[in-house]
Amino acid sequence: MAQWVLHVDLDQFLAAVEVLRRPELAGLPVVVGGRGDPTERGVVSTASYEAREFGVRSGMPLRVAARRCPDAVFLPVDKPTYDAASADVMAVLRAHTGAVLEVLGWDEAFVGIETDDPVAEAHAIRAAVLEATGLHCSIGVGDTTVRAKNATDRGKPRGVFVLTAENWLSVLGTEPPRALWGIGPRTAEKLEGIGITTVAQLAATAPADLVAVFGPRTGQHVHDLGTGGGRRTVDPTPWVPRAHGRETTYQQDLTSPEAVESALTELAERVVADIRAEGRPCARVHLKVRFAPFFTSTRVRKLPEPTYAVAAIAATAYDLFCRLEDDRPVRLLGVRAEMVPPEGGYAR
DNA sequence: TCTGGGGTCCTAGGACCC
DNA sequence: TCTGGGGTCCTAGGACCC
Repeated sequence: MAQWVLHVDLDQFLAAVEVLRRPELAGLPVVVGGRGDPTERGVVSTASYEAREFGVRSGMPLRVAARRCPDAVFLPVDKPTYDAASADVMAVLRAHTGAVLEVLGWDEAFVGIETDDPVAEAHAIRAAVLEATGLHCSIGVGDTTVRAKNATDRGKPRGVFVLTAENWLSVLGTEPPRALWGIGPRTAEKLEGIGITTVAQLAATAPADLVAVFGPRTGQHVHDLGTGGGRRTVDPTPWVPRAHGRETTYQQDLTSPEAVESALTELAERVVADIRAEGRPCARVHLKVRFAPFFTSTRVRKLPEPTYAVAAIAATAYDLFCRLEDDRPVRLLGVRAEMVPPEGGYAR
């Protein structure tokens, strides 16, 4: 029997969970995001398929979503409820005979399984998840994790799709590299710069040529993404968080360094509390400050002790903001303080 | 239209050491 | 007097994902 990777991905997860507890919403455009108020700053976390027909997409500002689909039902993000629904789904997957489970997020996981009929297994898993939770999912089947992951979208919604070494290029060869999971806009741009505009071209490129452009690890990684190669097994090691961060979008811009300093102090204190709760030492602290209209400024410091970090973060943010203010008038929209626990790494 | 709130992993370049 | 090669550690930041 052969070893297969199944990528299980819940369909419109957040919206589907909301419809489950409010069945009268079935068939309506539902948008989950922010505090559920489309006049506020915030973005769409998940839109139901009905809302997507109006052009509503994940990551879109709620105000834009409301303009595109004024009749949509807007709901706030309810994390505890989605945590519970996610745990229910993962329990079903874990209980599937012969399955090795690698949880990737709230609404997706790899399932490793030895079988001669992976498609039948996929359909059985879909049925089991639906029966136990009322939630629909789609499943990508592959001989590697990369192929399974890329297959899922082609099975959506409520379907199964298979990608193997055999059909990888016939299915994806003429697509742009950007269509692949793991290739973002920057990588796509760099690839175009060396004349690679299709998946087939990427797959035919020697790893050494990609290493020259992207560095040793990323070069190999991009090559694997192009060929669909890489890992063939699923890793069931329980997830250990590497970092904790806090980010907030302020409904009003913060326009003084004092306001920035106090906002960051508050966020840093929450991060410190999380790190302490982990019971592991803190190795370093990141500070990320998000400004509009451009994106991120980062300062990284090695800090010996979390309480000291709070003060250092605030002071650094103050300096940073003062300096930026000199150069160009910017508006602060959000801040993020992050701590990365330590050297030596973790299990994976 | 104007940008969530989490995360993961990688790299360039400088300092420093043998 | 001038220059080597190999290595590690650190800071700052980039890219991508859900």
